[in-house]
Amino acid sequence: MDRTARTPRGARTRAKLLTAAEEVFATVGYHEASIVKITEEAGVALGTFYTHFEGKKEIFDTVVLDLSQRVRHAMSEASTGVDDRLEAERAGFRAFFAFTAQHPALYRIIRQAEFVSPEVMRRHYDNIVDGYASGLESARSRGEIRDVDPVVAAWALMGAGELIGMRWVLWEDADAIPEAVYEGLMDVIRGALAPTTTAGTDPGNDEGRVR
Amino acid sequence: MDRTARTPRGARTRAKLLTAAEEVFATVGYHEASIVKITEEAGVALGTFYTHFEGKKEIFDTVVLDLSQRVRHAMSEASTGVDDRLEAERAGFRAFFAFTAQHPALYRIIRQAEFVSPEVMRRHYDNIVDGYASGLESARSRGEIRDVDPVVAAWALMGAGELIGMRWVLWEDADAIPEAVYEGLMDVIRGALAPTTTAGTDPGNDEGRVR
Amino acid sequence: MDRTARTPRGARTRAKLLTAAEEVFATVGYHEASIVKITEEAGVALGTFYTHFEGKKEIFDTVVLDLSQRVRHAMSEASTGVDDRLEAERAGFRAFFAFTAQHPALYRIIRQAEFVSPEVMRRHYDNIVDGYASGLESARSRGEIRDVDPVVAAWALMGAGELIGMRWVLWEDADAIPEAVYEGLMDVIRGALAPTTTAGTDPGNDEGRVR
Amino acid sequence: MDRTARTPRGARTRAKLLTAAEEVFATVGYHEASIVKITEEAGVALGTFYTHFEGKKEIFDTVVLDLSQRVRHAMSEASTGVDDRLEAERAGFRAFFAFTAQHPALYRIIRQAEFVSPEVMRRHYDNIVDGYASGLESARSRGEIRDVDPVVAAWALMGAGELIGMRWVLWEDADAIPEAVYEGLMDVIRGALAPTTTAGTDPGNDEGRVR
DNA sequence: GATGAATGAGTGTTCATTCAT
DNA sequence: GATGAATGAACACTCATTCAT
Repeated sequence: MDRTARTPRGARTRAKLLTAAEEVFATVGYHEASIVKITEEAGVALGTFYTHFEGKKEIFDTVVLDLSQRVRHAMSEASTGVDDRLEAERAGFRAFFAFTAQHPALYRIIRQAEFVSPEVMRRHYDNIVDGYASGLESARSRGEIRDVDPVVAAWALMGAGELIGMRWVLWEDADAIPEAVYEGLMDVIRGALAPTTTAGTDPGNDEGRVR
Repeated sequence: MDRTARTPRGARTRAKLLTAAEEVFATVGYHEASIVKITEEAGVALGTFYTHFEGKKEIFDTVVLDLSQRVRHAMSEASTGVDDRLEAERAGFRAFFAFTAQHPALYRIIRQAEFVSPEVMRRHYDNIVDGYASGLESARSRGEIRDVDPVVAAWALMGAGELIGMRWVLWEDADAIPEAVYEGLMDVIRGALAPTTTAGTDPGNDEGRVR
Repeated sequence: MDRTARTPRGARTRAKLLTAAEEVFATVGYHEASIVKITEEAGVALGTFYTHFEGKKEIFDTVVLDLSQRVRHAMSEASTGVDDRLEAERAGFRAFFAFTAQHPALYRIIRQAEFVSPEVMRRHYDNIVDGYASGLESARSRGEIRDVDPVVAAWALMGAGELIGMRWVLWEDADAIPEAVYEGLMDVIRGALAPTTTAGTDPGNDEGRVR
Repeated sequence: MDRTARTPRGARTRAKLLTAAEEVFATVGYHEASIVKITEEAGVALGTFYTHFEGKKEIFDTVVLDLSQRVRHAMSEASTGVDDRLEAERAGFRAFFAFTAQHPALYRIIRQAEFVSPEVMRRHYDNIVDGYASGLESARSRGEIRDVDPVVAAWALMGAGELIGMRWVLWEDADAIPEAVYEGLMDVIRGALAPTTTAGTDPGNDEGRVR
């Protein structure tokens, strides 16, 4: 069955369901989220759900992918046009934390997704890392950062951002990350990427690059 | 009711259940793990489970806390007696990845725990971070690393390790982390912590330290 | 969740469940009555039960209250318009025994309800006694019966009816109470309430009336 | 297996179990009473239960029959040697209410027993009624009470006592029945049995006697 | 498109009973 | 006699999904 909304009414209902699903998934997680809860939150009848989605997993995937695109967009938007790499880092992470504060769903959901929908989970991480890694790659080629492996660095720094966000945005249920923490993280990132450093050997070439 | 095993036979059964639970949780996650699956895996009757555990959540918490202590122990064991901070980092992370390869359960489980058992989830992260942060703190006071905020740095670097481990150990279902990735991560960490660096302002004091 | 049937089909199913539940409760009692038995008896699927009732206790309460209202109605119906008090007694008890023979459920259930649902148990007895006591009260004020405490008398005579019904309707699994027993009971009641009697002090006032 | 206690220790354990069972049955009813609860209350191990009783039903029957004998004894004790029939009634009922206040178990249990153990339930009622009815019979033959059917009257008046006890001893959780209620009931009973009365026809013979 | 009643497989948990020690 | 670990059938209840209206 084709479930694309064919009428404005249908499109509206579908949108209500997606919003409700994000809310419910964020609040109680995938497994505790029942279709009944989602339809009640959306204000539609139970059966209506299946006019728009194949099942629970499909709406989950849709919500995750949607959120994933939106973070990615928010982050690249924020760093676009920023020439200095470190400034771009700052802007990107700030956008990431802001998004986290506004959409705890993504966070909470993605950490559940391992067993629910590994494919979309990986797509999400790959999406973000790809953008980040290519940014690092070009910064490296321009000599703005030191010679790190861009893919490894991208995963590592994304991981750093993830736990910091979990700890100081989600756990604190905060509207925004505390400035001191943000600066602390920036300090670490700056150190990790800083163009000149006496630490570490200088590989100076691409040998052994990951992927 | 007191569920402490009072006989050797009881202790043996309890241990079988814990091993089985770790396995089942790691394979299918908390929600898909049924008590039936666990008892079948353990080779005991369904009812026996309730002789030893209050319920599903209790065995989950026990498994998580147990694994948590074991990683922590493995990591501190590995870095104990290593004088050089960077060497200690290398050893700690190596132990972490080795543990991850051997006990994917911890990883998979912990990322589910947000909605299942937030308390133990936090205890786990706090446990690990505490040890890590105090190591950084004393290294900093000895001038072995630069003046980063130890708590923020600990969370950030643990996050780095977590995603790297997820990406290259779990997703690849590997026995160990690829050397190149490991070195890539070490390179990032070295940069982040390196004692001399031209990057960053030098706070040189404790103002604004987190927590 | 609102479980009111919203369609004729729903109402029909709900009714089938109530009838089945009365039957099952009467046959095996509350604790041996399983939801499976009830739904099988009703010819619907297990899950359907929960579309209409919150749980086992709710359907129990509903059945009890329903039966309670029906006996009360049958009894007051029977004695309505009967001028003579003793005749009214006869009619009321006759209706009571007839109801008992037709709905053993009420009897059997109510005697279980102490631990299952004390509230509805009390509501049932209070319901019946209230009607009975006010009948006695007005008969007394008209001098048709002697000066007994109407509330105490109502409880006492209801108890008399209850055990007689239990002994000669339920235990004998009879369609109706044997005439001789019925007359024997009426004889006792007549004596207890008879307007002229040499027995007993004549309080002649309301002092010490119960409740 | 013969479960008669063969040693003083065994007899003591058995007694502890019986006391515990009465307590537990009275508090939570038959179905909610688990063997574990009973053995815990008795302070013995679970398995020990089965050295003394065949199963849950057996201990239930034992407790009921034991209590039944004890009420009967208390009641006949109280009225023994009382010459006047009405005085004997007063004494018997007083003893009954006192027993009820002290052993709510009997009441609560007996009303459950319909589905648990119909045989002992009937034995209990038969026991009590037999004694009562034969008392009435001989009083009648001596002309102390009027010519009621002794069996029917015994059941009826026992029912009266039962509900009065339920209402004013159990429901009020009282130590004793309120005097006014007791006198109210006595008043009803006196009327029902009083030797001279203008009410009722005088059967004057045994025709149609029940049983 | 929208509705909500119906379905039934599956879950966590309880508990009377057995039995090796 | 006493102990407590082990057993497994049974239960109340949930929920993704279907389908007649």
